Amino acid sequence: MARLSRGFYEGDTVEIARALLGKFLVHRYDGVPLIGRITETEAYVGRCDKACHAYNYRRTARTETLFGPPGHAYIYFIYGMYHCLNFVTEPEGEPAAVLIRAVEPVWDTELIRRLRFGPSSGAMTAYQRKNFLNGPGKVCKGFSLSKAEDGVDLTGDTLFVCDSPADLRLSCPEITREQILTGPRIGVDYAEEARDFPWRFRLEKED
DNA sequence: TTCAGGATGTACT
DNA sequence: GTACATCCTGAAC
Repeated sequence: MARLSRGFYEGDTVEIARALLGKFLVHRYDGVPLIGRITETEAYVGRCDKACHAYNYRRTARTETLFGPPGHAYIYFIYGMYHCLNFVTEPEGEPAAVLIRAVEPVWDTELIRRLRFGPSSGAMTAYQRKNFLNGPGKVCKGFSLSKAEDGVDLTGDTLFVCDSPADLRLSCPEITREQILTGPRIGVDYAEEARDFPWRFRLEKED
């Protein structure tokens, strides 16, 4: 599977957040590839964004990964029980990242379901379908991502993004501007003027 | 169907 | 001590 190269992550964070929509997130979990199509992202830019953990270049143990080279995973712990997955962007020294807010399960759906909801048998319930991976904490739960994966290199073999997981004969359909909904980010009301930045991107539901 | 409230630990003041 | 890039539960409609 041809994964996105380091160069992809080096550019403008807002552009990258848009460009990631429709691509496939892959985590090799215990030898099994867990794959999901990215449907919602948010951009965070330390240089100018009060909602970013590393706003104004504030550097702490937690945000260290954000200052490193692009193309690495930044995973942090929040609200005492959840993790959030981000991809570090922009050149080393510029703390910025794209938060992965939602994903559609592609493979191995049953395994992701067990990781997400615990042992469950039978058909998916309506509740499970609706609340599968539609939030950053849920994405990490379903893909088994935690602090252990913080800092992982996205050009490596365990965690990466690709345009088309060829093994599954899937390709990334061309995403048009019209399919992308843009709006303010979630849960950043405290961030003064940055609360209104239109840095949240999601794909229209197809159904 | 929507909504309020609680869970829970770490980072930072 | 407070706030947090969240999610789940249960009550009321």
